[in-house]
Amino acid sequence: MEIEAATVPKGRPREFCVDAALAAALRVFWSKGYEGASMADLTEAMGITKPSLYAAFGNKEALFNKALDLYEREKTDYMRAALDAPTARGVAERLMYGALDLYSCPENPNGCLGVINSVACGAEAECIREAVVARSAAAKQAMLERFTRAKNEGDFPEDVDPAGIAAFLTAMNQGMAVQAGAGATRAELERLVETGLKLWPGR
Amino acid sequence: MEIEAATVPKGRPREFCVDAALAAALRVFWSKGYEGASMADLTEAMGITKPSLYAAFGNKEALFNKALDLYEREKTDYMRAALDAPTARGVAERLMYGALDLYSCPENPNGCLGVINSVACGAEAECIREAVVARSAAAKQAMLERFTRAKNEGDFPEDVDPAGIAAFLTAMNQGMAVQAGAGATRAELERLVETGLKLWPGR
DNA sequence: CATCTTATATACTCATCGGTACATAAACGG
DNA sequence: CCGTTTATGTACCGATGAGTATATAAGATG
Repeated sequence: MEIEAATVPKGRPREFCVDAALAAALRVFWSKGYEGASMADLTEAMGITKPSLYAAFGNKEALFNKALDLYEREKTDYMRAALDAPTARGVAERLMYGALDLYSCPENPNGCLGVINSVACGAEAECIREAVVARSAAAKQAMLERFTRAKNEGDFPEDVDPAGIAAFLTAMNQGMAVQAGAGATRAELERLVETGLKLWPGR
Repeated sequence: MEIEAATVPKGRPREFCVDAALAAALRVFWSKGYEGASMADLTEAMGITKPSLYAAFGNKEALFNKALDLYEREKTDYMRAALDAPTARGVAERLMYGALDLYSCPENPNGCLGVINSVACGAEAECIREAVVARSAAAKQAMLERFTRAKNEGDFPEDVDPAGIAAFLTAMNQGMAVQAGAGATRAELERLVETGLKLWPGR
């Protein structure tokens, strides 16, 4: 009974780091979208050959889904954390400034992986689109629950619609992503965020 | 000297209506995006063969640009008209409800042709993306000028930033387009619009 | 050293991409 | 009826798409 976990692998060891390769693939998908990213783009950025890619990740679709997991885990975690803010305004601030940081970080490709791949696409990428749309729907749902609670806690004026507010914040996020993808500067996005927060109800 | 214009064309007359074919092409680009729309998709929807398409429209890129012209002329004219509203709030109302109608009309594909094609894409479509981004920048610029005037006319509170407001309305439009593309219903988009207008400064 | 297992690299598959050559058909002026 | 001109349909082009067959290399185990 070996208490040592990670049983030593048999066969020839792989010569690349799976995590680093996946991170490189994420950057490609993030820059070009699922359909715009060719296997040649991916293998070049990942520094491996096609058979290695297929052996390690399955196929293009599976690779994308793993990259999407990584994106959510490392890049959009601010969203989950934002919902823990004590007030609705605090939630909005964290969401908007979190998006601002994500979309204007010079290390990252411009725009949002989710938005890029939730807009229209060819037939073969429909299932990708559906997967991405499902995740963003889940995020919106979590926001809706948080703002419904906020309203019950008297965090909003009486005439505010929590579903409308959730859709509003989602739209702000999507708008920032599109504008960032179109080349907006950080300063421009900051003015957008500040305007959005100035319009925020209450406080 | 013929006063009759439209000199009668020589050669075999074409058997399809150019305008109808272009409208069909627009629907395909609007549904699938430039890259997602294949020549096979286009010719099938247009009801013509590839040589006819190339003879009449040049190539895929030229066809897209003509479709984009048609889109602006027939579908986004509400934007130009919205800027003529007497008050800033009136402009915002016309812009948001115009977008609502466009994105939730059951006759139309879901989403916005501009947004679809301004997000990331493969290398061969870069010039398409640039063309689309340029047009949306022009639309944003026109909004900026209108809201700068509105501020000078005392149409806004003192602390409102016209550039931020223009970016805000652009983001609302883009957010509506993305959510419509992801399958949002008209009722959902209506709540978004109503929330946006409730947050609008003043009046 | 031989064997088993897994990873690598080259070279390939077939389908589809955007775009076109070519022969034919339909209109016109002569 | 003829030549000219333009449109149509079929059949094709080279390039590239995703995905794979095969042979070899690198480790562990015996």
